[in-house]
Amino acid sequence: MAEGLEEMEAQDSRPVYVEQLDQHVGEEVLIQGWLFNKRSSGRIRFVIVRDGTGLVQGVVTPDADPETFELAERLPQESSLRLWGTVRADPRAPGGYELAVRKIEPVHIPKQPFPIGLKEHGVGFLMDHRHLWIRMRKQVPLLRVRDSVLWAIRQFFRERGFVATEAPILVGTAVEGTTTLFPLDYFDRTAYLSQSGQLYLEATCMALGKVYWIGPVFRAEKSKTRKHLTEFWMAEAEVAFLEHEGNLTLQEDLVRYIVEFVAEDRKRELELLERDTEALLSEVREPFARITYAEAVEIVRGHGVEMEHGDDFGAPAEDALGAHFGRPVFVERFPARIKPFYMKRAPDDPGVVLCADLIAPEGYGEIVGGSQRVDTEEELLAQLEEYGLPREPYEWYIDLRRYGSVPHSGFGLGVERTVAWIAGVKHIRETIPFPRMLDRLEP
RNA sequence: UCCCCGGUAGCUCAAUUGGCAGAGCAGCCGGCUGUUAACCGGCGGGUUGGAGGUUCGAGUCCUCCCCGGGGAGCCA
Repeated sequence: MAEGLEEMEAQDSRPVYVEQLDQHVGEEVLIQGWLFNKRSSGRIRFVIVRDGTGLVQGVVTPDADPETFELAERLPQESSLRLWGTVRADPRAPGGYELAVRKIEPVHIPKQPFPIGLKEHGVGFLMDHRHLWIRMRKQVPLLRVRDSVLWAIRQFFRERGFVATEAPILVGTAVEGTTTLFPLDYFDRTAYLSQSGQLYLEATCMALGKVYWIGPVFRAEKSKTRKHLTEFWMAEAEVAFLEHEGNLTLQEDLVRYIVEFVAEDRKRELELLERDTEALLSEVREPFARITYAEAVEIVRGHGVEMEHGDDFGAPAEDALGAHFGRPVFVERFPARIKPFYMKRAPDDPGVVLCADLIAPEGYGEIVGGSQRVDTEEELLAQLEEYGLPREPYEWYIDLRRYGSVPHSGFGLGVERTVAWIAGVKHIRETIPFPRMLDRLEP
Protein backbone atom coordinates (compact mmCIF):
# COMPACT_ATOMS: atom_id res chain seq x y z
CA MET A 1 0.00 0.00 0.00
CA ALA A 2 2.72 2.46 0.99
CA GLU A 3 4.59 1.59 -2.18
CA GLY A 4 1.47 2.22 -4.22
CA LEU A 5 1.14 5.67 -2.70
CA GLU A 6 4.72 6.55 -3.55
CA GLU A 7 4.23 5.48 -7.14
CA MET A 8 1.14 7.64 -7.40
CA GLU A 9 3.07 10.56 -6.02
CA ALA A 10 5.94 9.98 -8.43
CA GLN A 11 3.51 10.05 -11.32
CA ASP A 12 2.08 13.36 -10.17
CA SER A 13 5.24 15.24 -11.08
CA ARG A 14 7.07 14.08 -14.14
CA PRO A 15 10.80 13.62 -13.56
CA VAL A 16 12.85 16.38 -15.12
CA TYR A 17 16.58 16.89 -15.46
CA VAL A 18 18.43 19.75 -13.84
CA GLU A 19 19.40 21.18 -17.24
CA GLN A 20 15.67 21.65 -18.04
CA LEU A 21 14.75 23.50 -14.86
CA ASP A 22 14.56 26.89 -16.55
CA GLN A 23 11.52 25.60 -18.48
CA HIS A 24 9.65 24.73 -15.29
CA VAL A 25 9.80 27.86 -13.15
CA GLY A 26 6.85 27.94 -10.80
CA GLU A 27 6.03 24.26 -11.26
CA GLU A 28 6.59 21.38 -8.92
CA VAL A 29 9.05 18.93 -10.43
CA LEU A 30 10.70 15.65 -9.49
CA ILE A 31 14.50 15.49 -9.59
CA GLN A 32 16.19 12.09 -9.40
CA GLY A 33 19.83 12.14 -8.51
CA TRP A 34 22.55 12.00 -5.89
CA LEU A 35 23.38 14.24 -2.96
CA PHE A 36 26.48 16.16 -3.98
CA ASN A 37 26.82 18.30 -0.88
CA LYS A 38 24.74 19.81 1.87
CA ARG A 39 24.91 22.89 4.05
CA SER A 40 22.94 23.86 7.05
CA SER A 41 22.24 26.95 9.03
CA GLY A 42 20.07 25.53 11.72
CA ARG A 43 16.49 26.13 10.63
CA ILE A 44 17.27 26.30 6.92
CA ARG A 45 19.06 23.51 5.12
CA PHE A 46 20.48 23.27 1.61
CA VAL A 47 20.92 20.06 -0.35
CA ILE A 48 22.95 20.20 -3.55
CA VAL A 49 21.81 17.47 -5.89
CA ARG A 50 23.45 16.29 -9.11
CA ASP A 51 21.76 14.23 -11.80
CA GLY A 52 24.34 14.00 -14.57
CA THR A 53 23.13 17.12 -16.35
CA GLY A 54 23.98 19.60 -13.64
CA LEU A 55 23.80 20.64 -10.01
CA VAL A 56 20.80 22.17 -8.32
CA GLN A 57 20.33 23.50 -4.83
CA GLY A 58 17.31 22.39 -2.88
CA VAL A 59 16.16 24.58 0.00
CA VAL A 60 14.60 22.73 2.92
CA THR A 61 12.78 24.65 5.64
CA PRO A 62 10.64 23.37 8.53
CA ASP A 63 7.65 23.94 6.21
CA ALA A 64 8.56 20.64 4.58
CA ASP A 65 7.45 17.49 6.38
CA PRO A 66 9.52 16.62 9.49
CA GLU A 67 11.07 13.55 7.92
CA THR A 68 12.33 15.51 4.91
CA PHE A 69 13.69 18.26 7.16
CA GLU A 70 15.56 15.66 9.18
CA LEU A 71 16.86 13.87 6.04
CA ALA A 72 18.32 17.12 4.75
CA GLU A 73 20.59 17.18 7.79
CA ARG A 74 21.36 13.49 8.01
CA LEU A 75 21.84 12.14 4.46
CA PRO A 76 25.51 11.52 3.66
CA GLN A 77 27.27 12.58 0.46
CA GLU A 78 26.25 10.55 -2.61
CA SER A 79 22.98 9.30 -1.15
CA SER A 80 20.71 8.61 -4.10
CA LEU A 81 17.33 10.26 -3.80
CA ARG A 82 14.16 11.57 -5.35
CA LEU A 83 13.31 15.13 -4.54
CA TRP A 84 10.05 17.00 -5.15
CA GLY A 85 10.00 20.76 -5.09
CA THR A 86 8.90 23.95 -6.75
CA VAL A 87 11.32 25.58 -9.18
CA ARG A 88 12.12 29.22 -8.62
CA ALA A 89 14.73 31.62 -9.89
CA ASP A 90 17.06 32.95 -7.21
CA PRO A 91 20.33 34.77 -7.81
CA ARG A 92 21.76 33.29 -4.61
CA ALA A 93 21.43 29.76 -6.01
CA PRO A 94 24.33 28.27 -7.98
CA GLY A 95 23.04 28.04 -11.54
CA GLY A 96 20.34 30.63 -10.91
CA TYR A 97 17.50 28.21 -10.13
CA GLU A 98 16.67 26.35 -6.96
CA LEU A 99 14.02 24.05 -5.60
CA ALA A 100 11.77 24.82 -2.66
CA VAL A 101 11.76 21.24 -1.44
CA ARG A 102 8.49 19.61 -0.44
CA LYS A 103 9.72 16.06 -0.02
CA ILE A 104 12.89 13.99 -0.16
CA GLU A 105 12.71 10.25 -0.63
CA PRO A 106 16.00 8.39 -0.21
CA VAL A 107 16.66 5.62 -2.73
CA HIS A 108 19.89 4.37 -1.17
CA ILE A 109 21.76 5.71 1.84
CA PRO A 110 25.49 4.80 1.90
CA LYS A 111 26.60 3.10 5.11
CA GLN A 112 30.12 4.45 4.87
CA PRO A 113 31.49 7.87 3.94
CA PHE A 114 32.05 8.57 0.24
CA PRO A 115 35.81 8.30 -0.31
CA ILE A 116 36.11 11.43 -2.43
CA GLY A 117 35.41 14.59 -0.51
CA LEU A 118 35.05 18.07 -1.90
CA LYS A 119 38.53 19.05 -0.78
CA GLU A 120 41.66 18.30 -2.73
CA HIS A 121 43.01 14.82 -3.40
CA GLY A 122 46.15 13.40 -4.92
CA VAL A 123 46.18 11.98 -8.43
CA GLY A 124 47.04 8.45 -7.32
CA PHE A 125 44.12 8.33 -4.90
CA LEU A 126 41.73 9.74 -7.48
CA MET A 127 42.89 7.26 -10.12
CA ASP A 128 42.39 4.38 -7.69
CA HIS A 129 38.82 5.63 -7.27
CA ARG A 130 38.21 6.54 -10.91
CA HIS A 131 34.83 4.74 -10.85
CA LEU A 132 33.69 7.27 -8.22
CA TRP A 133 35.85 10.20 -9.29
CA ILE A 134 33.88 10.50 -12.56
CA ARG A 135 30.92 11.77 -10.50
CA MET A 136 32.81 14.82 -9.33
CA ARG A 137 32.84 18.48 -10.20
CA LYS A 138 35.22 18.65 -13.16
CA GLN A 139 34.83 15.13 -14.45
CA VAL A 140 31.15 15.30 -15.35
CA PRO A 141 31.46 18.34 -17.66
CA LEU A 142 34.66 16.90 -19.13
CA LEU A 143 32.99 13.64 -20.10
CA ARG A 144 30.13 15.62 -21.58
CA VAL A 145 32.64 17.53 -23.70
CA ARG A 146 34.03 14.19 -24.86
CA ASP A 147 30.55 13.08 -25.88
CA SER A 148 30.15 16.26 -27.86
CA VAL A 149 33.49 15.85 -29.64
CA LEU A 150 32.53 12.34 -30.75
CA TRP A 151 29.10 13.53 -31.82
CA ALA A 152 30.65 16.38 -33.84
CA ILE A 153 32.93 13.96 -35.66
CA ARG A 154 30.02 11.71 -36.64
CA GLN A 155 27.89 14.63 -37.69
CA PHE A 156 30.68 16.16 -39.79
CA PHE A 157 31.29 12.96 -41.69
CA ARG A 158 27.63 12.19 -42.17
CA GLU A 159 26.97 15.68 -43.54
CA ARG A 160 29.71 15.02 -46.09
CA GLY A 161 28.37 11.66 -47.21
CA PHE A 162 30.95 9.47 -45.50
CA VAL A 163 29.95 5.94 -44.54
CA ALA A 164 30.64 4.88 -40.97
CA THR A 165 32.39 1.55 -41.00
CA GLU A 166 34.52 -0.63 -38.77
CA ALA A 167 38.02 -2.04 -38.62
CA PRO A 168 38.91 -5.14 -36.64
CA ILE A 169 40.41 -4.88 -33.15
CA LEU A 170 41.99 -8.32 -33.31
CA VAL A 171 44.66 -8.46 -35.99
CA GLY A 172 47.28 -10.96 -37.07
CA THR A 173 50.05 -8.52 -38.00
CA ALA A 174 51.39 -5.13 -37.12
CA VAL A 175 50.27 -2.17 -39.19
CA GLU A 176 53.55 -0.40 -38.73
CA GLY A 177 56.56 -2.42 -37.77
CA THR A 178 57.87 0.09 -35.28
CA THR A 179 55.18 0.44 -32.64
CA THR A 180 54.87 -2.15 -29.93
CA LEU A 181 51.71 -4.25 -29.99
CA PHE A 182 49.85 -6.10 -27.25
CA PRO A 183 50.02 -9.79 -28.09
CA LEU A 184 47.40 -12.23 -26.96
CA ASP A 185 46.71 -15.91 -27.29
CA TYR A 186 44.39 -16.58 -30.21
CA PHE A 187 43.72 -20.33 -30.18
CA ASP A 188 47.01 -21.76 -31.42
CA ARG A 189 48.55 -18.57 -32.69
CA THR A 190 49.34 -15.03 -31.63
CA ALA A 191 46.96 -12.17 -32.31
CA TYR A 192 47.47 -8.51 -31.52
CA LEU A 193 45.28 -5.64 -30.47
CA SER A 194 45.12 -3.24 -33.38
CA GLN A 195 47.12 -0.04 -33.21
CA SER A 196 45.23 1.51 -36.16
CA GLY A 197 42.36 0.66 -38.46
CA GLN A 198 43.98 2.40 -41.38
CA LEU A 199 44.96 -0.50 -43.63
CA TYR A 200 41.44 -1.88 -43.37
CA LEU A 201 39.89 1.50 -44.11
CA GLU A 202 41.99 1.66 -47.25
CA ALA A 203 40.24 -1.51 -48.37
CA THR A 204 36.82 -0.29 -47.26
CA CYS A 205 37.09 3.06 -49.06
CA MET A 206 37.58 1.14 -52.31
CA ALA A 207 34.14 -0.36 -51.64
CA LEU A 208 32.30 2.64 -50.22
CA GLY A 209 34.18 5.67 -51.50
CA LYS A 210 34.43 7.79 -48.37
CA VAL A 211 34.63 6.04 -45.02
CA TYR A 212 35.41 6.74 -41.40
CA TRP A 213 35.40 4.91 -38.13
CA ILE A 214 35.83 5.77 -34.50
CA GLY A 215 37.24 3.09 -32.30
CA PRO A 216 39.80 2.10 -29.69
CA VAL A 217 43.39 1.37 -30.63
CA PHE A 218 46.20 0.02 -28.52
CA ARG A 219 49.87 0.87 -28.12
CA ALA A 220 52.18 -1.11 -25.88
CA GLU A 221 54.71 1.70 -25.64
CA LYS A 222 55.98 2.35 -22.15
CA SER A 223 55.16 6.02 -22.38
CA LYS A 224 54.75 7.98 -19.18
CA THR A 225 53.51 11.38 -20.23
CA ARG A 226 50.36 13.47 -20.06
CA LYS A 227 49.74 12.82 -23.77
CA HIS A 228 49.77 9.02 -23.80
CA LEU A 229 47.41 6.19 -23.00
CA THR A 230 47.89 2.53 -23.90
CA GLU A 231 44.25 2.35 -25.01
CA PHE A 232 42.87 5.40 -26.77
CA TRP A 233 40.30 6.31 -29.39
CA MET A 234 41.00 7.32 -32.94
CA ALA A 235 38.73 8.82 -35.51
CA GLU A 236 40.10 7.64 -38.83
CA ALA A 237 38.95 8.54 -42.33
CA GLU A 238 39.97 7.26 -45.75
CA VAL A 239 38.86 8.65 -49.10
CA ALA A 240 39.28 7.18 -52.59
CA PHE A 241 40.47 9.61 -55.27
CA LEU A 242 41.56 12.12 -52.60
CA GLU A 243 45.09 13.48 -52.88
CA HIS A 244 47.40 15.13 -50.39
CA GLU A 245 46.18 18.74 -50.62
CA GLY A 246 42.55 17.72 -50.35
CA ASN A 247 43.42 15.51 -47.39
CA LEU A 248 44.78 18.53 -45.48
CA THR A 249 41.70 20.58 -46.30
CA LEU A 250 39.44 17.78 -45.09
CA GLN A 251 41.35 17.53 -41.79
CA GLU A 252 41.27 21.27 -41.31
CA ASP A 253 37.53 21.40 -41.97
CA LEU A 254 36.96 18.57 -39.50
CA VAL A 255 39.01 20.08 -36.69
CA ARG A 256 37.43 23.50 -37.10
CA TYR A 257 33.98 21.90 -37.20
CA ILE A 258 34.62 20.00 -33.97
CA VAL A 259 35.87 23.07 -32.11
CA GLU A 260 33.02 25.30 -33.26
CA PHE A 261 30.39 22.65 -32.61
CA VAL A 262 31.60 21.80 -29.11
CA ALA A 263 32.16 25.43 -28.11
CA GLU A 264 28.46 26.02 -28.72
CA ASP A 265 27.05 22.61 -27.75
CA ARG A 266 28.94 22.41 -24.43
CA LYS A 267 29.20 26.09 -23.64
CA ARG A 268 28.09 25.62 -20.04
CA GLU A 269 30.47 22.71 -19.44
CA LEU A 270 33.42 24.65 -20.87
CA GLU A 271 32.58 27.50 -18.51
CA LEU A 272 32.62 25.10 -15.56
CA LEU A 273 36.00 23.87 -16.79
CA GLU A 274 37.15 27.52 -16.93
CA ARG A 275 38.11 27.11 -20.57
CA ASP A 276 38.49 30.39 -22.41
CA THR A 277 36.36 29.51 -25.44
CA GLU A 278 37.07 32.82 -27.15
CA ALA A 279 40.77 32.02 -27.14
CA LEU A 280 40.00 28.52 -28.38
CA LEU A 281 37.77 29.72 -31.21
CA SER A 282 40.28 32.34 -32.27
CA GLU A 283 42.85 29.56 -32.70
CA VAL A 284 40.77 27.94 -35.46
CA ARG A 285 39.26 31.06 -37.08
CA GLU A 286 42.19 31.66 -39.45
CA PRO A 287 43.32 29.03 -41.95
CA PHE A 288 45.71 26.60 -40.28
CA ALA A 289 49.39 27.15 -40.92
CA ARG A 290 51.02 24.79 -43.42
CA ILE A 291 54.77 24.32 -43.40
CA THR A 292 57.15 21.66 -44.59
CA TYR A 293 59.21 19.48 -42.32
CA ALA A 294 62.32 21.36 -43.45
CA GLU A 295 60.76 24.72 -42.54
CA ALA A 296 59.61 23.30 -39.20
CA VAL A 297 63.12 22.23 -38.30
CA GLU A 298 64.37 25.79 -38.87
CA ILE A 299 61.57 27.26 -36.73
CA VAL A 300 62.20 24.78 -33.94
CA ARG A 301 65.91 25.57 -33.96
CA GLY A 302 65.07 29.26 -33.95
CA HIS A 303 63.29 28.66 -30.65
CA GLY A 304 66.44 27.19 -29.16
CA VAL A 305 65.37 23.54 -29.35
CA GLU A 306 68.13 21.29 -30.66
CA MET A 307 67.28 18.86 -33.42
CA GLU A 308 68.91 17.39 -36.50
CA HIS A 309 67.32 17.35 -39.92
CA GLY A 310 66.02 13.78 -40.10
CA ASP A 311 64.91 13.57 -36.45
CA ASP A 312 61.26 13.24 -35.58
CA PHE A 313 59.80 16.04 -33.47
CA GLY A 314 60.02 15.59 -29.72
CA ALA A 315 57.72 17.19 -27.19
CA PRO A 316 59.83 20.39 -26.86
CA ALA A 317 59.84 20.74 -30.68
CA GLU A 318 56.06 20.35 -30.88
CA ASP A 319 55.60 22.90 -28.10
CA ALA A 320 57.85 25.34 -29.94
CA LEU A 321 55.78 24.95 -33.13
CA GLY A 322 52.53 25.39 -31.22
CA ALA A 323 53.84 28.52 -29.53
CA HIS A 324 55.28 29.91 -32.76
CA PHE A 325 51.97 29.82 -34.63
CA GLY A 326 49.38 30.07 -31.84
CA ARG A 327 47.02 28.02 -33.99
CA PRO A 328 47.04 24.51 -35.46
CA VAL A 329 49.89 23.89 -37.87
CA PHE A 330 50.31 21.19 -40.50
CA VAL A 331 53.85 19.92 -40.87
CA GLU A 332 54.09 18.34 -44.31
CA ARG A 333 56.58 16.30 -46.31
CA PHE A 334 58.54 14.42 -43.65
CA PRO A 335 61.66 12.47 -44.61
CA ALA A 336 60.42 9.09 -45.80
CA ARG A 337 62.61 7.07 -43.48
CA ILE A 338 60.99 8.37 -40.29
CA LYS A 339 57.48 7.62 -41.57
CA PRO A 340 55.71 4.29 -42.22
CA PHE A 341 55.97 2.19 -45.38
CA TYR A 342 52.50 2.94 -46.77
CA MET A 343 52.98 6.67 -47.40
CA LYS A 344 53.36 7.89 -50.97
CA ARG A 345 56.59 9.57 -52.02
CA ALA A 346 56.42 13.14 -53.27
CA PRO A 347 56.68 13.05 -57.06
CA ASP A 348 59.15 15.96 -57.02
CA ASP A 349 61.30 14.62 -54.16
CA PRO A 350 61.49 10.87 -53.47
CA GLY A 351 63.22 11.59 -50.15
CA VAL A 352 59.99 12.88 -48.59
CA VAL A 353 56.44 11.56 -48.30
CA LEU A 354 53.06 13.22 -48.90
CA CYS A 355 52.08 13.29 -45.26
CA ALA A 356 51.24 15.81 -42.58
CA ASP A 357 51.03 15.94 -38.83
CA LEU A 358 48.66 18.49 -37.36
CA ILE A 359 50.12 20.07 -34.23
CA ALA A 360 47.65 21.68 -31.84
CA PRO A 361 48.58 24.88 -30.02
CA GLU A 362 49.09 25.24 -26.25
CA GLY A 363 51.34 22.19 -25.97
CA TYR A 364 48.72 19.56 -26.77
CA GLY A 365 50.94 18.12 -29.47
CA GLU A 366 50.06 16.12 -32.53
CA ILE A 367 46.32 15.58 -32.78
CA VAL A 368 46.09 14.33 -36.38
CA GLY A 369 48.44 12.33 -38.56
CA GLY A 370 47.66 11.55 -42.18
CA SER A 371 49.05 10.92 -45.62
CA GLN A 372 48.39 10.05 -49.20
CA ARG A 373 48.96 6.30 -49.58
CA VAL A 374 51.11 4.34 -51.95
CA ASP A 375 48.83 3.36 -54.84
CA THR A 376 50.86 1.16 -57.19
CA GLU A 377 51.93 -2.42 -56.64
CA GLU A 378 55.51 -1.65 -57.73
CA GLU A 379 55.96 1.18 -55.23
CA LEU A 380 54.39 -0.77 -52.41
CA LEU A 381 56.53 -3.87 -52.98
CA ALA A 382 59.61 -1.68 -53.14
CA GLN A 383 58.75 0.08 -49.90
CA LEU A 384 57.91 -3.11 -48.03
CA GLU A 385 61.32 -4.37 -49.01
CA GLU A 386 62.98 -1.10 -48.07
CA TYR A 387 61.43 -1.30 -44.58
CA GLY A 388 62.42 -4.95 -44.22
CA LEU A 389 58.81 -6.08 -43.89
CA PRO A 390 57.63 -9.53 -45.03
CA ARG A 391 55.39 -9.57 -48.05
CA GLU A 392 53.18 -12.51 -47.14
CA PRO A 393 50.99 -10.97 -44.40
CA TYR A 394 50.40 -7.93 -46.59
CA GLU A 395 49.21 -9.83 -49.66
CA TRP A 396 45.62 -8.67 -49.14
CA TYR A 397 46.85 -5.08 -48.78
CA ILE A 398 48.91 -5.38 -51.98
CA ASP A 399 45.77 -6.71 -53.70
CA LEU A 400 44.20 -3.27 -53.28
CA ARG A 401 46.87 -2.03 -55.74
CA ARG A 402 46.12 -4.84 -58.20
CA TYR A 403 42.43 -4.28 -58.79
CA GLY A 404 41.48 -0.78 -59.84
CA SER A 405 43.89 1.08 -57.61
CA VAL A 406 43.26 4.79 -57.24
CA PRO A 407 44.99 7.65 -55.47
CA HIS A 408 43.66 7.77 -51.92
CA SER A 409 44.41 9.51 -48.66
CA GLY A 410 43.37 9.42 -45.06
CA PHE A 411 44.20 10.37 -41.51
CA GLY A 412 43.68 9.52 -37.87
CA LEU A 413 42.63 12.00 -35.19
CA GLY A 414 43.45 11.31 -31.56
CA VAL A 415 40.18 11.76 -29.69
CA GLU A 416 41.59 12.22 -26.19
CA ARG A 417 44.18 14.81 -27.21
CA THR A 418 41.48 16.69 -29.07
CA VAL A 419 39.20 16.62 -26.02
CA ALA A 420 42.08 17.76 -23.79
CA TRP A 421 42.84 20.69 -26.07
CA ILE A 422 39.22 21.79 -26.39
CA ALA A 423 38.50 21.39 -22.67
CA GLY A 424 41.82 22.86 -21.63
CA VAL A 425 42.83 20.01 -19.31
CA LYS A 426 46.49 19.22 -18.99
CA HIS A 427 46.44 15.42 -18.80
CA ILE A 428 44.53 13.20 -21.22
CA ARG A 429 43.83 10.60 -18.52
CA GLU A 430 40.83 12.70 -17.48
CA THR A 431 39.34 12.81 -20.99
CA ILE A 432 38.29 9.14 -21.04
CA PRO A 433 36.18 7.45 -18.34
CA PHE A 434 38.63 4.65 -17.59
CA PRO A 435 42.13 5.47 -18.83
CA ARG A 436 44.54 2.64 -19.49
CA MET A 437 48.15 3.50 -18.85
CA LEU A 438 51.44 1.92 -17.98
CA ASP A 439 50.85 0.47 -14.46
CA ARG A 440 47.20 1.48 -14.49
CA LEU A 441 44.81 -1.28 -15.54
CA GLU A 442 42.20 -0.82 -12.80
CA PRO A 443 39.51 0.13 -12.13
C1' U B 1 64.12 1.81 -20.72
C1' C B 2 66.33 6.40 -18.55
C1' C B 3 66.21 10.97 -15.31
C1' C B 4 63.84 13.77 -11.19
C1' C B 5 60.41 14.01 -6.93
C1' G B 6 57.54 11.59 -3.33
C1' G B 7 55.30 7.56 0.29
C1' U B 8 53.46 10.15 7.98
C1' A B 9 45.57 9.47 10.54
C1' G B 10 40.12 7.65 5.71
C1' C B 11 41.99 12.29 2.53
C1' U B 12 45.55 16.68 1.86
C1' C B 13 49.84 17.84 4.26
C1' A B 14 53.39 19.60 8.60
C1' A B 15 57.21 17.84 12.09
C1' U B 16 63.91 23.16 12.56
C1' U B 17 70.37 20.16 13.73
C1' G B 18 68.72 12.84 14.72
C1' G B 19 65.46 14.21 20.72
C1' C B 20 57.47 13.71 23.47
C1' A B 21 54.23 12.23 15.81
C1' G B 22 50.70 17.32 14.71
C1' A B 23 46.96 20.39 11.80
C1' G B 24 42.96 21.01 8.32
C1' C B 25 39.21 18.19 5.98
C1' A B 26 36.16 13.71 6.40
C1' G B 27 33.46 10.85 10.58
C1' C B 28 30.67 11.21 15.38
C1' C B 29 28.20 14.82 19.16
C1' G B 30 26.33 19.88 19.83
C1' G B 31 25.11 25.16 17.84
C1' C B 32 23.34 28.53 13.96
C1' U B 33 16.71 30.73 9.29
C1' G B 34 20.17 32.17 2.80
C1' U B 35 24.26 28.74 2.77
C1' U B 36 28.00 28.96 -1.72
C1' A B 37 34.37 23.54 -1.01
C1' A B 38 29.48 27.54 4.71
C1' C B 39 30.86 28.59 9.65
C1' C B 40 31.62 27.87 15.38
C1' G B 41 32.61 24.37 19.78
C1' G B 42 33.80 19.29 21.37
C1' C B 43 35.35 13.88 20.62
C1' G B 44 37.67 9.58 18.50
C1' G B 45 41.48 8.44 14.97
C1' G B 46 48.91 6.26 13.74
C1' U B 47 52.92 -0.86 12.48
C1' U B 48 55.54 7.09 9.66
C1' G B 49 55.37 1.86 2.31
C1' G B 50 58.64 -2.95 3.42
C1' A B 51 63.33 -5.34 4.98
C1' G B 52 68.02 -4.58 6.95
C1' G B 53 71.82 -1.20 9.02
C1' U B 54 74.23 3.21 11.88
C1' U B 55 73.03 5.43 16.82
C1' C B 56 71.98 6.11 23.85
C1' G B 57 67.91 7.56 20.56
C1' A B 58 65.57 7.28 13.47
C1' G B 59 59.48 9.96 10.35
C1' U B 60 64.47 12.28 9.81
C1' C B 61 70.93 9.27 8.15
C1' C B 62 72.79 4.67 4.94
C1' U B 63 71.69 0.10 1.63
C1' C B 64 68.20 -2.78 -1.04
C1' C B 65 63.16 -3.57 -2.51
C1' C B 66 57.90 -2.15 -3.47
C1' C B 67 54.39 1.59 -4.90
C1' G B 68 52.93 6.41 -6.83
C1' G B 69 53.72 11.15 -9.42
C1' G B 70 56.34 14.30 -13.07
C1' G B 71 59.38 14.36 -17.41
C1' A B 72 62.33 12.12 -21.65
C1' G B 73 62.30 8.79 -25.64
C1' C B 74 58.32 6.69 -28.95
C1' C B 75 53.77 8.02 -30.75
C1' A B 76 47.84 10.03 -31.79
